[in-house]
Amino acid sequence: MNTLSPLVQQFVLHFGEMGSRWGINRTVGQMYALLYVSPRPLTADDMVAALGFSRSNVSMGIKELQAWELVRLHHVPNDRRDHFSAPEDIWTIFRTLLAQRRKREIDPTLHMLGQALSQEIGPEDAHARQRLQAMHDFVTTATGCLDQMQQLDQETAAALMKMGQSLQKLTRMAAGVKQSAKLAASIVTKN
Amino acid sequence: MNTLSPLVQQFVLHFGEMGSRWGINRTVGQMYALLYVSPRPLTADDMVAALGFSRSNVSMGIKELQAWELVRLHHVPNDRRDHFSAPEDIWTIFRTLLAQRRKREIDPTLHMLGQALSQEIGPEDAHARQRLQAMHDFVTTATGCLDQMQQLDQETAAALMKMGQSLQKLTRMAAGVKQSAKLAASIVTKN
DNA sequence: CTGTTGTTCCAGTAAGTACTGAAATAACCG
DNA sequence: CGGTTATTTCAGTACTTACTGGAACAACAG
Repeated sequence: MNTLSPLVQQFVLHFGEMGSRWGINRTVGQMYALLYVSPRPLTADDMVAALGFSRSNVSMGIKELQAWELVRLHHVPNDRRDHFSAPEDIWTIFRTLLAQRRKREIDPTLHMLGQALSQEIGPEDAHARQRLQAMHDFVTTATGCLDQMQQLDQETAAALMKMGQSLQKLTRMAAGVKQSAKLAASIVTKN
Repeated sequence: MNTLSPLVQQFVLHFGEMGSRWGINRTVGQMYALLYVSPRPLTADDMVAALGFSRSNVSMGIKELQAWELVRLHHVPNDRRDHFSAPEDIWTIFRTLLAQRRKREIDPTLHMLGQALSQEIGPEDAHARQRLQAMHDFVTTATGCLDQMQQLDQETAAALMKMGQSLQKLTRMAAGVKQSAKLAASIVTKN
């Protein structure tokens, strides 16, 4: 930890804390932060040297990051060690995180809801059922939206999000498009 | 726990598990799930009876839910006890969750990034700085988008998300709108 | 096959969180 | 006031999760 510049150290520590608010544990968060700012791929030993964790802890952490598909593996000629890096662009990272969290949190929930809703129930559950249905609908819609977003490339996503900053306009616009289209069509026809 | 119907029980248990994957602890998750499906506001004792936690645990949980602004407080005439409920519509709940998580996770991160970027740094940090800048930009953009979403009412949001399911079209559309507008204008002018 | 280097697994321990029950506090009523 | 009911606090304990060091394993070179 002592060989890191203050800038990097600050960043790494912060992400350790943040990580632990997500499911990610502190050391894994720090490891990823380090990979993220590093100009070149790092070995497990590099991380041990930089962060001061035990070798096995780093090893576990790497394994976890691999399970999340958040790291790339590189092989350097004449070096038997594995070198790891974080993807260059954040959009990729973000997308991966979304996909993983979806798989681990949303999908099981949707499954449970669907399964619960398909059961025979008594009249005392009428209200509960309605609430589950509402949640099921909401999650389905929201997830569908996320899925689409997943598939966008970086530029499109960036553009969309910037547009998102004036969503009100966008919705009005979208709502108006059908009419506009009709109008345009009628004008063109008249022409 | 024994007085709950199987449907509700299943739901409540699941959300306990899910809650614990977020920062929320299991019992608080269960309490909220119970409130969510309940047809009427519940007292702390109702929850104790339904879930079998200790009275003080429920009390703590309620306090936490209040801190997250996730529950409404009701007073029933001739009853000194506090009655709690979850908001009717999920969009409100979702929006609250987003706002809270933003406040607790995004804002501190942005602050840290901004602060780090404003420091004098040596040449060894050039790459790290660039990475922090990229993250700062990304988070800023994404957050701006979220903020706008926060302000939408339920219907608009639902409509948007349904549209989101064909986002590709939407982006093409949006990209084309300026041109369409020009085209339309020119046509109208010609008319 | 043997020594060397790198990686993974695992048992034990440390640290952190969640939960309980009892005691203190607050709110209200007659 | 004193009695009754509702709520909160807190110290102690039970659980869960994170972390370490050492031992086992794998890959390779000589």
